[in-house]
Amino acid sequence: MLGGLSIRGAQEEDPPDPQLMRLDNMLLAEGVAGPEKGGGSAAVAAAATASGSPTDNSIEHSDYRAKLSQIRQIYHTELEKYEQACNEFTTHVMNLLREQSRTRPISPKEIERMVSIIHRKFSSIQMQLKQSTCEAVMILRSRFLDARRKRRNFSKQATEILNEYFYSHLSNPYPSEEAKEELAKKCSITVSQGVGSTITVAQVSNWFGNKRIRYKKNIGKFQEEANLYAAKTAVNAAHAVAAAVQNSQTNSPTTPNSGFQMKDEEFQLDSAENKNTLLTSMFTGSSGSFNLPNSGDMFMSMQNPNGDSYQGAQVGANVQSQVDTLRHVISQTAGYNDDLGGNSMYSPHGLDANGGWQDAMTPSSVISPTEGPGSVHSDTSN
DNA sequence: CTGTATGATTCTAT
DNA sequence: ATAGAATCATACAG
Repeated sequence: MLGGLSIRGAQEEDPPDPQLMRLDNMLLAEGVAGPEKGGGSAAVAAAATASGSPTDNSIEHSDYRAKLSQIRQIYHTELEKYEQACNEFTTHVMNLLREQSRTRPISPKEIERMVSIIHRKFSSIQMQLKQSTCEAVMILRSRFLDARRKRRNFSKQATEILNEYFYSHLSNPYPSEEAKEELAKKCSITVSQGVGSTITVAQVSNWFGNKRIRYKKNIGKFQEEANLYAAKTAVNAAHAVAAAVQNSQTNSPTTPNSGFQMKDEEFQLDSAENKNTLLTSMFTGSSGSFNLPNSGDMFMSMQNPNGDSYQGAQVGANVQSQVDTLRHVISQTAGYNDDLGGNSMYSPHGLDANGGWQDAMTPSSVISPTEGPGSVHSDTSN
């Protein structure tokens, strides 16, 4: 109050100063403040990791990066300048005081006070700098990255991975937190900047949320896709189960070896239409009248004749859906059972009439519209 | 430019 | 808190 020399006029922030802390934190988070290339560009590096496909979206990212580093450079330059100026000024004043000390006695206290005034002044300038830097970053961010709903499509590869998971877990398309992380990692859907992985998982969640609801809303629209990915999964499953099938082919009416001739490349699904139709026709058969000797065991253990109370059992659902798709492929490649109409195809698992997903699916998760839930079932036998 | 696809956000119900 | 539903805003194909 009596503080005399009015030099402080502008701000009175002697204490820690929360605002400054906030600015500092933000600048750090944005990679403006931190170490030059190490920590600061970690987020950027993560973003750049999305590389994968050449047609990626890194163009705008690099643009953003360029501007951000520009900001950073300016910020650092200015900061340094201020610091230097501060030091110079301080020494100047000190010299002056020292000179004066010849003529009048100057207490160390007074010196200290002087120095602290100077420092305060400069730090207020610094704060201004930080503030405007923050503003600049915010603007840049909102322009490039956030922009609220500045949407970027995921890479084809990423959607493929997500779809694969979705359709192979169609009976329970709710990936766990870990599964999401894994998927996120696999997809490299890192469009984030600041905090990295959280957003990525959130994106996976978004994707599944959207997918579930859109799938449910218009299943017909997704049939092709479902078939496609079912086939893919089947092929994968085939690799895994092939040995078992081979070993115990004694029971099987089909000859597995010839059945699995299809190669992975055949299912690259680059939106080739003829492939689509091919696959579609593959699935027009019913799913009855065959059994998978070995996998049948896994099956039985989790199959519940009542068709309900089969909650959770994620692993079970997973295996089952794989086996389901596998069976489709096998049955078709064997060339039987084509007496059905062309549009039954691979029908949705576990989706009841109301659209419930939870545990509404029947154990034999293939419900052909033309057949109804009840009619399949030689496959449970064994 | 128009229509559809799609990622993100917001609101609601549970 | 979480999923679903509605909605928004952009991407992209025609």
